[in-house]
Amino acid sequence: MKPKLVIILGPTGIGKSEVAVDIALRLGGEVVNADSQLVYRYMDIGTAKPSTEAREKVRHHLIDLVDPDGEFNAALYRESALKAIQEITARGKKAIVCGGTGLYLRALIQGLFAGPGKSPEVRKRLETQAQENGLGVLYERLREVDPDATRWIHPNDRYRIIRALEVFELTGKGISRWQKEHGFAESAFEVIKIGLNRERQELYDLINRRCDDMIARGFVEEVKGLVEEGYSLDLPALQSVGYRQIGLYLRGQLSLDEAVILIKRDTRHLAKRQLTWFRADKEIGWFHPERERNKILKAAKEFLTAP
RNA sequence: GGCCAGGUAGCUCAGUCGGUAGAGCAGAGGACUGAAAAUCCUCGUGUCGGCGGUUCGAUUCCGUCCCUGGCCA
Repeated sequence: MKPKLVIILGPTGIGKSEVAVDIALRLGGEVVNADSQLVYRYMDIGTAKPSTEAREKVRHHLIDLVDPDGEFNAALYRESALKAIQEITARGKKAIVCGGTGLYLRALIQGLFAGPGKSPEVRKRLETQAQENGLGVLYERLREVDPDATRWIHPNDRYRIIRALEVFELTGKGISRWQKEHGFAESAFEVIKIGLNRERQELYDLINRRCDDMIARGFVEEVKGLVEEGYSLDLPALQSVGYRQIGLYLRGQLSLDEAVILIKRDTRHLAKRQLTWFRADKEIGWFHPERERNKILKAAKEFLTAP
């Protein structure tokens, strides 16, 4: 019998963490993070990391795994999450997975194709070629070696073009074939997907307010501290929403007011993208995080107690 | 009160030598298999401030009124 997972997902700022802690407290669970930014240490305010109080009440996993310049990705996420879930289950507890990173959730539940990981050398070489000859040349090469991939990778999607060529160079097999053969078929869990959402304007108001709150709680100082510790503002982790704009402010390229406006806007955009991702998943049942709290708890409980 | 500059998409503005208009931003929708809070794609009809006049035809020209900003009293 497959182990059971309660999944709490939704856009940033919707109130996932609170719901997850609530469920964990009532049903004897521990929270497993599924948010790509929470794995970085020292990035607390800008990522809205669960408070220490929350983490004292309920055990949280997959938070503060690596330094801001550390390597992390969907495959590492899957690996760490599988381990955490195993430990939780061994302890007789329920795993409550909570986060807004659709790819990580999918990697955990359905796996990733077993192809090669990132190769810094190959990627660097492709990157240089893209700069020297233009992305179009790489796209044409991809069309030759893996025409199927060019049906879903857009000519401007630099990152995916390079990744696809990287996979081909390392294995001689196109990424589209790897993906097709895999097909997200590794579902190792029985899951209930609880989606959290509320009226769009309401969500955006919450996001705007939370951004102001982050500044008030010392977001700028947090980023300044990271820079003083020697972390480059160009690191992928520090190019995420919030950190990127505060970085521009610290470099004098934006006023603080401008930075805050951009953080709000980009956070709204992020929430929208997350919703686009989740909307495509027909297994998700949607709830209002506050008004339907009881329904959420009931659904989780029934799922966990059913045979 | 006088003079000047404006009033066009939610916002900032462009434009129409008279044939009912288009950019950026906001916003909406979508893609996503080892950087995913990343990367990328698609979507622009609105009494062109109101009312008159000239005209086959006015958002465009003329008159007048209203509103905003600046300067002068």
